[in-house]
Amino acid sequence: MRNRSVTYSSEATFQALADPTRRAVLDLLRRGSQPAGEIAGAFPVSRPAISKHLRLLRRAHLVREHREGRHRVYQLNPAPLRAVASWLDQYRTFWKMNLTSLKTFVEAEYVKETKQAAKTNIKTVPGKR
Amino acid sequence: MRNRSVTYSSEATFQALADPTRRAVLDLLRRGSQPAGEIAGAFPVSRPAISKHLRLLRRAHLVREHREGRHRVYQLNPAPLRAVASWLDQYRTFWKMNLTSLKTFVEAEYVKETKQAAKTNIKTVPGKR
DNA sequence: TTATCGCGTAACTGATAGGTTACGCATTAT
DNA sequence: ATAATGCGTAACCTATCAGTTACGCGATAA
Repeated sequence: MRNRSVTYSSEATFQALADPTRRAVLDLLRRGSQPAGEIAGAFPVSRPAISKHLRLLRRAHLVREHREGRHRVYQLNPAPLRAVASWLDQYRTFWKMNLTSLKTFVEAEYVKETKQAAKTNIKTVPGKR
Repeated sequence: MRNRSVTYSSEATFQALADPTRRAVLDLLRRGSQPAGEIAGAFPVSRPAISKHLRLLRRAHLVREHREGRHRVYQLNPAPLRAVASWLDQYRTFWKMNLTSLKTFVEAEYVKETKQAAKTNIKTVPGKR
């Protein structure tokens, strides 16, 4: 058998990851596959909204869908994330390098950051609906 | 001196990375700091457009700006990417795991992928847009 | 001082994306 | 057969963003 590697569109992947709800869906699916309804139930947005997110994730091939009776079960497909990881790797050396020059920046700026970082944290299993 | 860790808003980071032009700007800055004009010159869009991209990157703290005479030099700040990397790390085990179950998917789907993957590749120093 | 350069901002346009409600289509349950 | 469930799609509204041109301001050059 040939060793073919699948080339995913990084563009679609980044695009899909840009939305916090979609990242949360992925985080949710790391725990195991789930039907669309249960996924939607985990978020404070409507079911159609989640449906659209799922379609986007499907097109980015970050999830796969298969039917079980009248359920549509969604499964994580982490393969496209490899491309993102390898893009990031190009920067890995940089953030090891710049620690000293970063320091001055940090002293001045970190305060503003921590303030708004709290509310933008991804919740893996969100509460209300 | 204390060893404080800066918490960046992953939300802003992902958001900034969602645009291919902005990723290309970062890729450009890996080669070294540059004034805004030169960055703009590397892209087929107007200078104000790049200026707005730079502002977004600035707000995501992915770049820093300092003035040199009448130039505004932009410098890469890769620190926020660490958060993205650590998010990705949670998926690293998954894409090592799923290789076999991925196989069936690949056989069926890879054709469509390769077709559109060609035109969506990120160019480090992009040409037209 | 005056002209020019570098660059950001304002104001506007068009496209896109996330959200909603309403609806329709299968599939299971009664 | 009929009702109910699960879920996607259509149609719509709104906010945001990428792009443009016009303008203004500070810094250098003449």
